[in-house]
Amino acid sequence: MPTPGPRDPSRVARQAQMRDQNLGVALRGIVDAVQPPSRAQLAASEGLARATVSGLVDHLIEARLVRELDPTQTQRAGRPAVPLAPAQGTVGGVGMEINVDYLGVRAIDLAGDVLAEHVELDDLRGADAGTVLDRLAALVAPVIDGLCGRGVRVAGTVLALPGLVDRVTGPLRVAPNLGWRDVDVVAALSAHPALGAFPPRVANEANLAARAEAHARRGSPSFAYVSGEVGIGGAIVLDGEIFPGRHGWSGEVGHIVVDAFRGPHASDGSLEALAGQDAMLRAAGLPSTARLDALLDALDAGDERAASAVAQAARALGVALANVANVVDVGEVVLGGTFGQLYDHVHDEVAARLDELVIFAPWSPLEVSRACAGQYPAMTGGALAALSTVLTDPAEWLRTQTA
Amino acid sequence: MPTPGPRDPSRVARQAQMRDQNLGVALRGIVDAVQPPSRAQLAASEGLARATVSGLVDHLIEARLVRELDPTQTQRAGRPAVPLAPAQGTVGGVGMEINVDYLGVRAIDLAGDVLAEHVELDDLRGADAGTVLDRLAALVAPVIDGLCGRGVRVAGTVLALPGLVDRVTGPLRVAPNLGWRDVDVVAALSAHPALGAFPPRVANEANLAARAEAHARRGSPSFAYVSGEVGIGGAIVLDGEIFPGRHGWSGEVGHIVVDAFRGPHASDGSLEALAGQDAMLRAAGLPSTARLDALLDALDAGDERAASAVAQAARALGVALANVANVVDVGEVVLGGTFGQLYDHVHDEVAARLDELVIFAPWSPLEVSRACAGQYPAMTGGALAALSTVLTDPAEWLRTQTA
DNA sequence: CCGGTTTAGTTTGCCGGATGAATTTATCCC
DNA sequence: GGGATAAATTCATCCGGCAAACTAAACCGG
Repeated sequence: MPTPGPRDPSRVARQAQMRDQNLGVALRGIVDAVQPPSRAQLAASEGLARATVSGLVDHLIEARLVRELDPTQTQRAGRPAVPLAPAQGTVGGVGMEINVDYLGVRAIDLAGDVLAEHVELDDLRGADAGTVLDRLAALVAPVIDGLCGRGVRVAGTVLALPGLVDRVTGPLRVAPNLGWRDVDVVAALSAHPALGAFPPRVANEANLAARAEAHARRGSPSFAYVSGEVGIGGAIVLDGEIFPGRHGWSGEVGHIVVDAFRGPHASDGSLEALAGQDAMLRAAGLPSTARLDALLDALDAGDERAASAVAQAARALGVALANVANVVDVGEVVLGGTFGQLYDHVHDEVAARLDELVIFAPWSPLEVSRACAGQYPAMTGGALAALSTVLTDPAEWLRTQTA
Repeated sequence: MPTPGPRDPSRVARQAQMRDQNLGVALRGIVDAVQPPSRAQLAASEGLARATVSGLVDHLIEARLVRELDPTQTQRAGRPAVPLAPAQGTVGGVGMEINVDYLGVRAIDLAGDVLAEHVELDDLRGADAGTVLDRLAALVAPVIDGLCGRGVRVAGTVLALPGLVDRVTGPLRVAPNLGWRDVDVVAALSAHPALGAFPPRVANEANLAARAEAHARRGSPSFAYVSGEVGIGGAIVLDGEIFPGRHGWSGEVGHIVVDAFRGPHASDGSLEALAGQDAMLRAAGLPSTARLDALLDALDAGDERAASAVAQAARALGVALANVANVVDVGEVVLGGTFGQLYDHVHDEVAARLDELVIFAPWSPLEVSRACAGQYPAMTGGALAALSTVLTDPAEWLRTQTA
């Protein structure tokens, strides 16, 4: 037998890696901090020597990833600390999204500030993939040019799509609600000049929205996220990290079957079939062309059919989320998208089903909350995902920049 | 605001840690290898310098975790390699299990050889927890004494229970099929003299069985494991590692609801209610006191009711596993316990439901296979879990030994 | 039998990077 | 203005991985 070759060189510890890793620790310590920490605080909180942190921080400042704030005039004795904060407008992550009703871009820097944003509302159901991607490119190109012109280094671009995306090889497998199937999104976008230099990573809309949600909540929360747009997507977040699965296909809560014996096809009992936007509108007796607003209006008006439609959907949602909790042991459920808007009408039923069905509920009650990541969270999540390449290994990223 | 204190000192890289980590890399490289590797092969496969590996291996040999085999007489030119293998009988992990029909112990060394084993068959449904734990202690004590007497260092003890166990604090929360609830298992066992020195870790039976299964398959597989005993347990394995969840409560596939509208309680549609051993026996028209063998006999005899009972159960099982696959993106399903015995009767239906319902099936077909970890896999998994403390950080474990 | 070749393992000097102690800097307080 | 106090930097040290040189143990061809 021949030598099997390097198997997993990432696990071994080299000394060069040590430096790189600690550079990342320091940067994340500064970016994730609630209040700008000083070098000394950073050293204490990370367990490194002050001298070490000083060296790392110098490196980060020189790379324009971190900046020093004005010394705080505290009332204590001793030399005042120099607070450290993420640099503003020096590195930008670009998040893009194509969804059923809109497409757009959002660029965010390390400080979390939005550097640029454009959204176009339009019904893209069944639209030609090539055409839509061209439109997106036309929207994104000036943003990227603007960033570069202002001296912002682009960390990367990430595109959110409402479908199944292979995180390893890139192509979109299927986006049912757009009517797309097996589209090589990366190649199509990379063909455009401004985007060619920053070939996009593509990811599922719900996973990226969940990332934005985790970021908005700070403190490495764990939760199951449900993103009801036209379809129902979802994601699992553990300790603040998206749980991607092997291919990035995890968290597909819309395809959870909660009523296996409903129709001839077991998929007739899936969450999306029972609680998708179309299903709810139909059950409420509203035309399929209606929007969610119509359903909300009907609910506010006290419409019985609307109430029962939402109640049925909430029951299915609660059961599906209980299944998720039983499988991955998450303690919190976050409702986003459609279900965020319907939050007040579904919360109690979802919470009741979780209490009833999740086996560990008596010892660790589940919490249900509403998404708080703002509008178009997947765009934010995409920008954050782009920035995460800088945050996870700043040294490596800096090497790619100079090269 | 005061200093927040050390937050996550595990992420930072110190130089001492580097050594410790590489010691673990080397040890795992030797233990997990298909064929005993030489120092040079190890260096090549892990990406370390030969000199470094030599030093690490010397350390491991001195600690009696690794041994040198006789040089292989290969037909090639050059100095013959010295193959390295895990030491035999120098360190033992002790796995224990209490289940509905039996209780037992199994001790395994780093080489994977069974050093000792005792199983007592008995119906423990509703048995008093204290009494059963005393019986287990009486079974385990001579095993541990025997190991110590033979110079085997006990790496730890792990108890498998068919219920919900808090992996952080230890106590058993609930074991429905034993009729136990909120039992402080660790305290009860630690009270015994021989076990006092090795306070057990407690874990879910299915999770440990899945660990044994992952070990038996080698090569870091990813799969969902189903352990049908009297209840239905399960576990998620990713890259050869058990996915524990926050509390160790993940993989509870038995509580997945696949038929939410079946009865007044949504839990009436859970997998365990539809495909548990009792449910299958009842549906097959067999007395509830019957064993699985009776069902298998009826199937072999061509009994229609038995066939339809198993078919119904298989459908529920397939749907539940499809739900798991959609949520955590695993590509393989392993049937153990009851479902391993029923494998031939359920395989096709389970595979069909997975193909139909798992959204990524068209691009990454799911495989269904039968467990191959042998009898009482949870005992093996417990022993392996105990040994894993040595494997993950041998340096740290050696420090605890000398201290 | 002997020197050349090949591969395994060890020795050695080197280097990067973390570390702790000492030093400098900058503030508050009396 | 002179301690007291805390932040940041400097410096000598140490640890551990690394590359290259070296030794060991086999095969081979004459």
